[in-house]
Amino acid sequence: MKQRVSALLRETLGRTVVLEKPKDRSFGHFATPIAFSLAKELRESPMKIAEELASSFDNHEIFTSVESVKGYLNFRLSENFLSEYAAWALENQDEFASQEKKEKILLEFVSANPTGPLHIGHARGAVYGDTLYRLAKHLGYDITAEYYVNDAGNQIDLLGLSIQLYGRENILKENVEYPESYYRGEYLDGLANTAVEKFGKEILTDESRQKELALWAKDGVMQIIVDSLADTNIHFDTFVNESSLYNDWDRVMAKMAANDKNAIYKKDGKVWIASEAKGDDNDRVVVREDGRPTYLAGDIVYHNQKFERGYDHYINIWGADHHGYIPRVNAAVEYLGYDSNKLETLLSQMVSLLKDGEPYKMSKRAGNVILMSDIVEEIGADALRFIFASKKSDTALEFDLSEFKKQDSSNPIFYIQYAHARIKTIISKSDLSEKEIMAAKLKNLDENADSLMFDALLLPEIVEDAFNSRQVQKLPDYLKALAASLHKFYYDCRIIGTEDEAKLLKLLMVVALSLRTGLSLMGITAKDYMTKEVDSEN
RNA sequence: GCGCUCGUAGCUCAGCUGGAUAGAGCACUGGUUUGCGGUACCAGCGGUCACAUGUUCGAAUCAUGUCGGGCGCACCA
Repeated sequence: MKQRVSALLRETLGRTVVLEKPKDRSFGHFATPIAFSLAKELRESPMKIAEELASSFDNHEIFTSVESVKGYLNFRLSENFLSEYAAWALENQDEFASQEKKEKILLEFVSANPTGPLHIGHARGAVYGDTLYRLAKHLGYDITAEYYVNDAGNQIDLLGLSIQLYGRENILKENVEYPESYYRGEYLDGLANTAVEKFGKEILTDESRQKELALWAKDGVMQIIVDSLADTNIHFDTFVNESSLYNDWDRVMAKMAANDKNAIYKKDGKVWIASEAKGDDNDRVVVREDGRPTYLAGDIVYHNQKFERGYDHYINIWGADHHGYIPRVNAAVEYLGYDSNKLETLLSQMVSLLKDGEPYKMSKRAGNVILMSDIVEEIGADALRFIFASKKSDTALEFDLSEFKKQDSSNPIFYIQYAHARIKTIISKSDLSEKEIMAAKLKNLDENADSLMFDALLLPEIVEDAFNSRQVQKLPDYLKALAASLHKFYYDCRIIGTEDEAKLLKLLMVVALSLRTGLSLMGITAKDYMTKEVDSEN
C-alpha cells in the first residue's frame, strides 16, 4: 500500500520522498514534508510549493484528496482503493503481507553452550532470532536458522567434572570439596543418575573418564535446550558442532595465508592472526603454545564454512557481552577472502533482574539461574515471547521477577488476544453466513470504520519495516495499537442488527486477519475465545 | 584508561533515514452503553526528552563535549 503511494509520488514528483503517517488521522492517511526541503532549492515558501504540488495530483484514482496544510502534503486514499485491497487480502489470506524476496540468508542465534539449560538471558536472543526468522520467511527469504554448538574446550571438561562432583555428593554420599569453577543446577541430577545407570558408579570417581562422561552428557544437555526452545515455539533447521570443525583448521589457515601472506604468523611459539591490520585492537592468538586451538580458531573455521556454503547474507545474534569479538571475526572473514559486509552481527542486550526491588545476580556456576523453562511454565510461551519481542533488543532490559509473574491485563498479549476473540465471537453470533459477509462491499464507511480498515491494512509495511530495520518490536507495537483501535470501535459502534452488519463484519474480518497474521509471525497462535483467567493461585 | 552502548512521565518502554501539539501500558483519581464478552471504553494526573554547545527554516532525533548506568577490553567459551 505504502509502496504503491510511494511509487506514485516518485512518478509524479520525479523524486523520492519521505512518506510518513500523520499523527492525526484527520490529516489523511499519508503525509510528506517534501515542500520544506524543496523550499531552499526553489527559493519559494514551503506553503506555496505544497499547494502547487497538491494541485498536480488532481486526477489520481487512488487518492480522494491531496491537500496542503502548513507546508505538509497530506494524502487521503480513496475508498475504492482501500476496499479492493481489503477484499483481496481476505481472499488471499496466506499471501497477505507476504512477499517473494529470493535472497538466501543464514541466521545463527542462541548458540548457548551445551553445559546447562537455557536461562532467561538466552531467552531474549532466542525470541528475537526466531521472530526475525519468521518475518524473513514470510517475506519470502530463503532463511536457515542455525545453532552453533560449542561442544569443545574447557567448559565441556568442566561439565564432566560437575557431574562427577554432583554424583559423588548426592549419589555416593561422599563429602566433596568444590573447586572454584564448576556447574550446578537441578539438571545435573538427571544426568548423574542416568550416567550411573549407563556406565556404572565408577564413572563418577574415575577422573580419567571425565571427558568421556562430558561428551556423553552434552547431548543430554542439548536435548534439554532443544526441548525448552520447542516449548517456546522456536525451532532450528541446522546444528553445527564446534568439535567437528577443527580437522579443517589447516586448510582454512592455508586459505588465509594464500590470500594474504601476513594474515597468519608465529610468535612466542603460538600462532597469531593479524587482526589489528583489519581494525581489531590487537592481533589474536589462534593456536596456543601447547598446540590447542583457541575459541577464535573454531569461529574462523565455522565462518569459513558458512561462507563456503554460499549465502547472500549472514546474520549472527550474539549476547552483548561478545561485542568485542566482532572485529576479530570480521578480520578473519576478510582474510578468508569474503566480504565482511555480508556478515551482520546483531547484539541481544543483557536482561538484568530485580527481585523485590533488589538486583538479582544470576550465575550459571552458582546455580541460581532463572531458567527459560521456569518462566514458560509460569506465564506461558506466548507471554514470554511477546514481552521479549516488544523490547528493542539492543537496549538493556530490566524487570522485576514478581512483575514478570503477573498474568493480568497489564500483559498486552491478553489485550490483543481478546481483540481477536471478540471478532470471532461476534461473527459467530451473527445470523449472516460467511458468504453473505464476504459478498458485502466495503463502501460508504464512516470515518471510524475507514480508519480501522486503514490501520488493519498497514500490516505489510510493518512486517517489512520490522525485518529490514531488524527492529522486531515494531510488530507488537503495531498489534497493540490495532487491538486498541478495534476495542474502541467495538465499543462505539453497534454491529449486530444494523443494516451495515455484513459490511462491518467484513471489516472486522480484515482486522482479525491482521491480528492473526501478526501474532503468528511472533510465534503466537491467535485465540478464538478467551477462557476466564483463574487468578486465585497467586 | 580505551572501546561499544544506553539515559524520554513515579515504574516498564515506544518514538531516533531531523518535521505538525513528545506517545503507550502500568500505577493513581473520576466516569461509561439498558448494545453484541466491562479481560473493554472515556477523561484526568503526570515531561526542562540527563546536561551544555553546535549544525538547521526546524533537534528527543544529527555532531562535539560533560555527567551518570550497563557491557567488553583473555592464550575462557
